[in-house]
Order: sequence, then C-alpha cells, then structure tokens
Amino acid sequence: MMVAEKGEGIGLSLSLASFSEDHQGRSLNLNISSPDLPKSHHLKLPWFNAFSPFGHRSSDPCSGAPQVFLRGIDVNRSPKEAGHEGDDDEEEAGISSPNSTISSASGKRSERELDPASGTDEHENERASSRGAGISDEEDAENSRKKLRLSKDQSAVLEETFREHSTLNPKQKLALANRLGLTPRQVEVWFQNRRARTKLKQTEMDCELLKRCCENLTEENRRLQREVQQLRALKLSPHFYMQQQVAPPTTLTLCPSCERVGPTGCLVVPAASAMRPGFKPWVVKSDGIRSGHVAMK
DNA sequence: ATTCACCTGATGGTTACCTCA
DNA sequence: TATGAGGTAACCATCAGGTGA
Repeated sequence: MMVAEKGEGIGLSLSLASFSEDHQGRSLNLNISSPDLPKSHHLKLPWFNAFSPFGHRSSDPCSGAPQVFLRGIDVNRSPKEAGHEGDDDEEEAGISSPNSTISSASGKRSERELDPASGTDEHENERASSRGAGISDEEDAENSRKKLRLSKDQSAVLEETFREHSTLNPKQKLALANRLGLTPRQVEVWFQNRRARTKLKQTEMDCELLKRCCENLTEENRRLQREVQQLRALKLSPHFYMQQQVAPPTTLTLCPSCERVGPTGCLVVPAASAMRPGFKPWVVKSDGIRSGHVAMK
C-alpha cells in the first residue's frame, strides 16, 4: 500500500491480491482515494463476472436440438397420470422418484405446457379451472401446490454434478434425470435454484469482505492522517531536525518528477515508528510510484 | 399445540440468442 | 441482406410447503 500526501488529502491505493485466495483465483482490485484525486475512487471487482456462472450465457452445443421431451410432463404426477404415450425417454423422464417424497401434486408449470393430446396451451384452462369461481374446496385442495422432497442420495448426486458444472446441457440433464428418477424439468429447476442460492451466498460473502475491507481502510486512513499531523508538528519543531540528524526543509531539493517541495510536494514518510535517526524519506511521484530518495544537500 | 424463521422445490415473467420464413 | 416471429434456455423474483427450534 502506498500513501502519498497531496495537499490536504490522503490517497490510498490497495491491491488485495491476498483476499482473492479463498475466491478461487478471482482478483479484487480496490482503489480508494481522496476526492481530490480524480479517476481513482472506484471499486474494481472483476471476479463478479469472471467467477460467476451467470456472467454470461454459455452457448449450449445442443441448443438447436428439439426439446420435445419436456412437453406435457407433469413433474409431480406419475407417467400414467401425466398421460404419457410410448416407451421412449420422454416417458422415462416423467417417472417420479422412488426415493423422493412427494406430499401431494401440483405441477402448475406443466399444467400450462402444451397438452400432448390436443397440442393446445393449457394455461387458459388452468386459470379457468383452478382459479375460477365455483371450484369446490376438494378440488382446490387437490390442486394446491404440493412439494417434492429429494432424497439424500438424489441431493448428493445433484450436488456432486453441480460441483463439476453448474449448468447442464439437455443431454446431461436428461441423463441425470433418468439416473435419479426425476424429470428433466426437476433437474433443471434444482440447478436453477442451486445457481441462484450459490450466487446469493457469494454475494453475501463479497459484501462482508468489502465491508471489512472498507473498515480496515477507514482505520488505516485515520491512522495515516494522525501520522501526518504528528509529522507536521514535528517538522515545525527545531528539535526534530536535531534529533533526526536530517537537514531542515530549506535544504530539500525539488522533486525531479513533480518539481514540488514542501507540504504540497511529494515527500512521503512511513509510519512514525520508522522515523529513527538516519532515516531518509523516499519520494512518491504524483502517479503514486515510489521512485527513490529525496536528494539531500 | 402453536409460532416463526429458514430451507427449498416450483412458478411466472423477462431477456438474450438462434433459426427460419 | 434485413427483419420479425417463434422457440429455447437462462436468470430473477417470488410463492408456498415442509421442517426444526
């Protein structure tokens, strides 16, 4: 970290490479500066897009393939109930898990899918039937949303797969669904929710990290300002130059970079504790790069 | 037994991208 | 070649049932 006194403001530039270690190689660049330092008061957080599986839409090599196997599948109904025809994968996809728990049936989503028999959108039918007037309480209870509970084994397999890749192409989705005895839609929903919740957790962690980082910087800034005040006070005291065995300011040469000297120049010192006899302050150029020692006469 | 917070499966809306006429 | 429609898949906000404290 570098600290450069510039007028009355303190500029801080922090490179937090160490913070990135627990974030799978992502890097955090945080530049915080005083208001009088232009173009440097932004937070650069490149990992958000680089790390996040949602940074961009991955092109799906199978996206061109027809996705008919999802049509007409009620994720919470057995294949028979769902009215599947034939013995192909589409039917397999509709098999409800023998391991998972389904308390009751809902399938709002699938209800609005195309009716495999009629080929029409059932959305309107659903609205008319389940929300319409005159529906009995029994029917209402039957149509109420019921929830599947994945078994431990199913969850473990899904978690394991998610660790390998956070998105699935249709082939992988279907294979996984068949393996787990779920519908592709259920696998899809699980991955979607998992991605969303992973992202939420990551965001919370990032916020916490930034909060801590900000607190540290604030404290560091306060400390440095106190040091600057102390050093200014010392500089005004003739005692200082006797103790430190350095020449008074009148003997300082101009900085070769910015051609300034004195309080508005580029003299920079480390922590007060480092101000021991024989210490020579170094110069920080206006761009913040340490360039060498102040020339002493 | 009841309440409440939390977890999680599911839904509906929106958007971006692709294909095709 | 440009363009609009339709399909698909992804994300997001939200709902709502289940569960444990």
